[in-house]
Amino acid sequence: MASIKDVAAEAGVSAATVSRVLNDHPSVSAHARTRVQAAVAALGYRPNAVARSLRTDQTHTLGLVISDVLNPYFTELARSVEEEARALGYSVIIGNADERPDLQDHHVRNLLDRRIDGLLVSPTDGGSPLMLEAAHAGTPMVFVDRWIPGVDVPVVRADGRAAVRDLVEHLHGLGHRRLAIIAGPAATTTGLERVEAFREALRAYGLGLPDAYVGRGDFQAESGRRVTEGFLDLPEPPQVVFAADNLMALGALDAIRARGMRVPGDIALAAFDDVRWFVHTDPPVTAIAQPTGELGRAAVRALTARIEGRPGASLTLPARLVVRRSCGAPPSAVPPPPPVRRRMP
Amino acid sequence: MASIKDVAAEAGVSAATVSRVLNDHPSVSAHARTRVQAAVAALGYRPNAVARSLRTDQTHTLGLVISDVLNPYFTELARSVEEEARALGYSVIIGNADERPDLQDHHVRNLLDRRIDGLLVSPTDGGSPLMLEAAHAGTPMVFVDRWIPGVDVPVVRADGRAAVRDLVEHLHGLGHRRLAIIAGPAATTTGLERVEAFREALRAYGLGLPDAYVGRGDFQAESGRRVTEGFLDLPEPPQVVFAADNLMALGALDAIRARGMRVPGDIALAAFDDVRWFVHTDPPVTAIAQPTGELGRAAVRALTARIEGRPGASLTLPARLVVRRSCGAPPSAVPPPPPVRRRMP
DNA sequence: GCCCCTCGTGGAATCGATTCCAATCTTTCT
DNA sequence: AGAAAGATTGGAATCGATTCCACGAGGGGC
Repeated sequence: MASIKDVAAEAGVSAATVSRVLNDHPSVSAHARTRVQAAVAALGYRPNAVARSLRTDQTHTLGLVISDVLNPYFTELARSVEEEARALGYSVIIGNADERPDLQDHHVRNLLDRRIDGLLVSPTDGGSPLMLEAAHAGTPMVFVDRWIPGVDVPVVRADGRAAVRDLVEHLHGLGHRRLAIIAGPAATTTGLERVEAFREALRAYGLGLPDAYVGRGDFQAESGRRVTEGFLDLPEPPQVVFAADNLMALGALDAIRARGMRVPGDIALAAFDDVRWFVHTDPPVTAIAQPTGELGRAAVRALTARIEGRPGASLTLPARLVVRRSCGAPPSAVPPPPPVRRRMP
Repeated sequence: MASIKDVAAEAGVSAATVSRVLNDHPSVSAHARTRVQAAVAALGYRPNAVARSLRTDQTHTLGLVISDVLNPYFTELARSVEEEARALGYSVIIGNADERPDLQDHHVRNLLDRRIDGLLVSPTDGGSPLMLEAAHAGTPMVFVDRWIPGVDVPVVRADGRAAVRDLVEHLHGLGHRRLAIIAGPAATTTGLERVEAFREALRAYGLGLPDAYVGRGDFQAESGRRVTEGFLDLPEPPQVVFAADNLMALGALDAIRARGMRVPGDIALAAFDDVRWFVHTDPPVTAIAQPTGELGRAAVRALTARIEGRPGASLTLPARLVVRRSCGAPPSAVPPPPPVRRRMP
């Protein structure tokens, strides 16, 4: 493959001049410029990004470590991240942690070794020494969706609190009183927050959240199934299962169907994270939708700001409730309760 | 960030010796080795992959250019590719072409500029000059799923021919006679092959495939909706719609539902590509499942073989039919036709 | 006791770019 | 005309690794 020296020889100039033409430095004569351009075209020359990165100490690359590529929420996030990054002149390398801290570390290490300019992470756990060290060492970093408390890194995420309140209002209005949640791992912020938001919203309606109604999942479908089976085995099973992510909702659907029960007739189901497939499931699933694309774009903007020396700020965007049929139609016998809170626009 | 010189200074040896320890070259004394290891640990030194790549002309990185990250088929593929690559000591950089040839070119160029060791492509179109040139120039390359005829590059893909025959047998057995297909772009091999396999299978049952029953989609949901609306507007609409990928099937489902029609009561639906969500849609969708994970792994093995100078061979794996409820239950009035072919195991 | 061979080691070249600095050639102003 | 300023240009250093080559020390054989 042709190098800058070959181009220089072909154009009859020095490598320095070729480099200047390539980076359109002003101080090059028109004559030299055209000769270099001709040589570049003739040789099909492309600058070696590896060499360039070594010299300039910039890779124009962002690392994105997500918790699970098979989760449509994260692939949508990844897509918007890549899109915005491309628009800003950066490439993205995606690392899939599969919800495994060891894999997450593998990718963080790998990305750091490649000297990426900045790191976008949705941490799988409370933060490995490696990640904390990277943050501390000044690697430009931004958390998306999930974050690690106590680390001084901007966070771009959605706040589902209001939407969860809307959901509980909706469920309460439908007459449901025994509500259960399939939570995420305690090591993740989203795993904790969603339970807390749910518990708080229930309290506003005078409802409690007994321990038996809090299942611990891992954001994967299989755990949703397992937890739901536990719920159904209870002497008094819940009337509603709220899954803290879309995959666990899928698992819950499996478990419910396996018992020959119907949604929402026998039990209602709601999920955090709205994915396009929820429109087509049987029944369509009521879900809390995050502004995923906007989160990805904002995260990239915050990260590139940091990289380029500008201050990259945290951002929290509201999620919103999308009502479908999985929680049932309002029973006509029971009059709807007075509205306690307005639904978000 | 500490460099090899810092380690050398700390250990009181030369950079050459440090390098030898790092690459566990045999000719290093035990004493020097332990001193270097101590220095590495003390400084938290990590070799700079950029510098290493420049020198060795190897990046230990594979490029994967897929047609659409939002398509679960491709994300599953990407996942298995990354898994196998990791097991073999390679990293993967994913480029999402979004079914757009210009974006595909952008990613191919970018990956080539980064001097990736090899390229895995599922081409969006018939092949840009850039890609043909790369293949011709000897860049180790393997096509997955889709390929470009006439280019001397190994192809790892699934053969759906037998499964499509099984599907048609299934549909014919259910009494359906007017079968339509939503095809993919004519520029892709899978876009063409699936139609041909379908047409051939129909012929075996004495059925034709009129032009009006062949819609041209682009593997995205929206096109599936559009094409299906066209089908439903026909004076004699088809009894079955077979979508050549899972997203177009989703679009078809939208279009059908928008008219207030039921699947399979009013019209049957089948899809190429099985995705986990098809189990949960209303109704569950009959689909042709590819051995996606195995395809990804085999493609990586073929590519790394090429990279390492071994011969990487093409591979074609069979797809298989997964019957669910979207095509209807066998009408008891009509006796089932004699079996023409056995279903695959 | 001397020679040769092996082992361990460091110096220096190298990969392909960028960029500082000095040198040359113009041009302009007094 | 001479000097100063400005425009172009190339040589050489540099980024952080790897690896060839040469050198010195030590061990074994005769």
